[in-house]
Amino acid sequence: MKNYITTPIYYVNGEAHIGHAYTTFIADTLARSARLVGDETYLLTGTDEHGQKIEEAAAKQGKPTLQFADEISATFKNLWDEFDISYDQFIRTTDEKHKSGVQAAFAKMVEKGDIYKDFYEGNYCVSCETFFPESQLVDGGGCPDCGRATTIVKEESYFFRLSKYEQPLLQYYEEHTDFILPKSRRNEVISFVRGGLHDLSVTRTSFSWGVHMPDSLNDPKHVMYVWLDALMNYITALGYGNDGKLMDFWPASTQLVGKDILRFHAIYWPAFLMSLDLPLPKRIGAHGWWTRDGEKMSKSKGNVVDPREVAKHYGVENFRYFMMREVPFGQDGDFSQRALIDRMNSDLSNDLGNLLNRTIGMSEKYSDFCIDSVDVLKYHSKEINDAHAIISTLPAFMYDLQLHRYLEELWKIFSIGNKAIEEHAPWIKIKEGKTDEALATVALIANLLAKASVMLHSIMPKTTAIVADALGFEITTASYNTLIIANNLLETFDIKKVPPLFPRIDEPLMDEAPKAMLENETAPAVSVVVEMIDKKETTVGEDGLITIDQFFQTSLKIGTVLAAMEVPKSTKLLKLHVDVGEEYPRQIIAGIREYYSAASLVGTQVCVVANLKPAKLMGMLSEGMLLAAKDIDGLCLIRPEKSRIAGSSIG
RNA sequence: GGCUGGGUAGCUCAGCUGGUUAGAGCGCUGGUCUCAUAAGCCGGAGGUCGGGGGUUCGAGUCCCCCCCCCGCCA
Repeated sequence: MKNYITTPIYYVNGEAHIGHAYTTFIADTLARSARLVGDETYLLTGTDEHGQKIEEAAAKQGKPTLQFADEISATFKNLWDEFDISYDQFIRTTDEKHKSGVQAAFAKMVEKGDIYKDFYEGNYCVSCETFFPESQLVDGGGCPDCGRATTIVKEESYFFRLSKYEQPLLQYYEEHTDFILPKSRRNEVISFVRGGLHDLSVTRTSFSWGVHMPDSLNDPKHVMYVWLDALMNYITALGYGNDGKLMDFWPASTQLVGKDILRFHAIYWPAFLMSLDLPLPKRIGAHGWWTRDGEKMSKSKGNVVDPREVAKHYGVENFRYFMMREVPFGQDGDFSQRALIDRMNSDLSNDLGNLLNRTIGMSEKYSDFCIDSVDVLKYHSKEINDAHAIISTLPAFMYDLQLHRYLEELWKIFSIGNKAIEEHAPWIKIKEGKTDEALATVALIANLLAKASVMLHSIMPKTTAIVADALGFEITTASYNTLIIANNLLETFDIKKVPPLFPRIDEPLMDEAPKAMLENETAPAVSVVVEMIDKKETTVGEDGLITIDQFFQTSLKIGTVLAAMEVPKSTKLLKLHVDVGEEYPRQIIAGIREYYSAASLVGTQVCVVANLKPAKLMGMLSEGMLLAAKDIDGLCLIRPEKSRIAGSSIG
């Protein structure tokens, strides 16, 4: 079976952000999964480089347009290389073969009678040299960019007979109910088409940075308008209009897009394909957006998540796992360090990583690292069967792009493993002399880990390769066939002692996004941090403002540190006794050891949140919290400028 | 304004064609094992299923009205 998976080609007007990474991760996952089961697979990504905006952006930087495009395009390609994306081709719309392919497609559409020349009439801003749709105009006809009055201008243009395809498209949607995913988007597309399709202006004469008309039309002032040019990449990449060498990969199995460009992919693109007498892709998947800490990301807010940054601090595959696991396909997701860390600790460290560690530990103690599956089915056929029952449900989730469900189900295998260890307690069996049984349980876990790793491979390729290596095998189509399809067990092997794959993370590793402040106010260089206590939801209004009463709900007091000691087994915590003017000093556990020695604190004054609900940190009661500020250079305590009586209130 | 989809535990959500005491994960909490990354396992608390009316022996699930949120369109 052939598999052709595409990402959109990314527009080179800015660097890659988390949304680009998300699409590309999904596509890469689908491709790796298809390859693993043995399908011939082709993964395409690339950059969209034409159009007036690029021309202008390059001019602004005083660069030749192509050089500008080269540079931005390279940042995408480099990022995918850093992220180990297994693309087979990185196409650029500035590639010669793409341009000639688009021209061939255009000629074909002309031949079909789907292209005609007319006038594009619209609201034109002379100073911006741009047409704007009625809906974007401001104040009864003003240009949305410069505010000047627009005029109705006619420009010669070629049109594509989109209206001709209204019925064929509707019929196609009707007959192929999973052509557009998720379903809610499908309804939107259908209702849009039902509303009637206008023919599409597909050329411009107002700029020249684009694909020109085929020579046969002898109309050099026209340039292909971006969507026609851009969409064609999916077939020009396969050699359409040229050697056609890879065209047997067409139709695409899955084409991924962001929800904002669904219309182009679910309406225009299929219509173009119909015009070219080519089959339509099997499915178009429209995914949602990512927000950060619940807020929309934007350059002006300065809260854009840089995928490189996340990968650098948390690891590409952990990041990738998070994105795939966190959000149902099609829905918007929220990125926060808290959510990422919770996922990593809970799913990766506790469930998966720790299970591997337990296996290594037991086999070291009980069998000198040797793991033999010989008695697994004798004692644990139930667990193996349960695992396979789970595995058999997985492909459907992958097919429907329900990666989060895929992972949710897959994780149940680790749960089976953890429960089995508890239930069969090998350490007891060993003491009772039931060595076979104990070792069978250890081998069971190894097998569960092996099978789960294979199924997890498309999402975490490198990590699972390490697990597989520790378990004495390699993840390939061959091992997929034996461990998953044939339901076989591992050959006898010596397990490798590997360091914990997913060390637990206690605190955010990156700087947090600047909090939304009053408009136009720049973000402060330092932010007050709340030591070791999660920020809870508050009743702050949407404008981010609180009343003075709300402020005084927090009791802030001056405290004098009477005693301080290091908390054993902790690198971060200090245990303090702080006098806040009460009968007894408070015990406060503060995460400041990396910045303050215990001795240096005794006798100094600090600011204490005095009515904080007591919390237990490492088993010790903490009856308050210290105010401190943190920036790149580290953390410092907030202290009174002059000494005050212990217990003095702040406010 | 029109059309979708949705409002279920602190959070994120699952609950198909109406049927025993409404579920999961995370979080919180009590207990417990020791192979393990303060991880694991067992147990618990927590929901008038947006509001109101109706159909029914029986409704989170069907019907009507209202409120609110997301999306698409205008």
